[in-house]
Amino acid sequence: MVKRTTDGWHGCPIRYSAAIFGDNWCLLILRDLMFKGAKHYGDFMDAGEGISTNILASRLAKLEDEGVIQKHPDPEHGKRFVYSLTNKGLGLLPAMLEIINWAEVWDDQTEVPSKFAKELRKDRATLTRKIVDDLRHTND
Amino acid sequence: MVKRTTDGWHGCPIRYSAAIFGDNWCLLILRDLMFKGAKHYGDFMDAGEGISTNILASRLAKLEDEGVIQKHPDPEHGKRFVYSLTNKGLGLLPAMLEIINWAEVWDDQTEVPSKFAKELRKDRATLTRKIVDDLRHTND
DNA sequence: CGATTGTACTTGCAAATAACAAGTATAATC
DNA sequence: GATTATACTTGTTATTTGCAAGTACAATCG
Repeated sequence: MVKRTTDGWHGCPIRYSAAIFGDNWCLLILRDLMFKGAKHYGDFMDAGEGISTNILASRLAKLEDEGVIQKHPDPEHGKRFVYSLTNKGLGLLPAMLEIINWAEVWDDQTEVPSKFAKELRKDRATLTRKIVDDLRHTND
Repeated sequence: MVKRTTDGWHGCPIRYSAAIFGDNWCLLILRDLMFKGAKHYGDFMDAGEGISTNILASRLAKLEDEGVIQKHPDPEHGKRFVYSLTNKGLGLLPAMLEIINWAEVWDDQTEVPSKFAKELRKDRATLTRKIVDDLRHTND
């Protein structure tokens, strides 16, 4: 029998995590970074979820403050920034994949491309590594 | 190279999930159910996070509506209800464990009991099964 | 070169939501 | 019969969000 208390968890991991991304918009921003190739401010605005610009700006700033994402000037365009996941942010990929898997199992409205879903069920570790590699390269 | 778009995801799994538990309080309620043995309304109130009673009531109702938790009259006490995770709710345990693991790795304030953290790193599948079994039994 | 467009925001205001405090209903206990 | 326990609801105030507009600066167009 597993001890199922967090009495000793003075710094509770869920409280910490919830404060960072326990928020509708932050989760969608992370999704866009991980799976939609979003890089610029406008990519998040155009993701089709209807986020307003002030909320987007505040969430990006918060995620940057927390060290989950980073922002660099775009060498290709003066006034533009490239947003990307830090290693800490990349560390959230396994959790996101579990969430995707859960929705795929329990929500019949959810449509995950079948190849992705299959890989998710069959070999999660390899899929995770492939996505991380991919993100690291496009970030360079 | 993995296809990293959710263009075809008409029913996006992250959007679905974020709408259900992409919320500070819902995550803490799920934590209390999974790891703190919370069963009654008062248990959530007394979890020490300072949730107010109207918010708790609305979140419990929402999670019940979404089929993540269920509520049954307590046979031991007339006016009391026992809250518990449904199978759908139990399905979120792997995601929660990933989140806990992430916080343990990246937040130095986070304190997970070392035995738990070790099991989490070493044999996640077994740990998950043990917790689910445990929860299922205490729910009966 | 001046005007327009693209990009990443900020500001102001109305509307929605959350926090706080108090009250209610019913069952059990003293 | 009065008090306590439990799970809420209701009302009010404070905070956050959503929406619309505006700003600042770089690049591009004519």
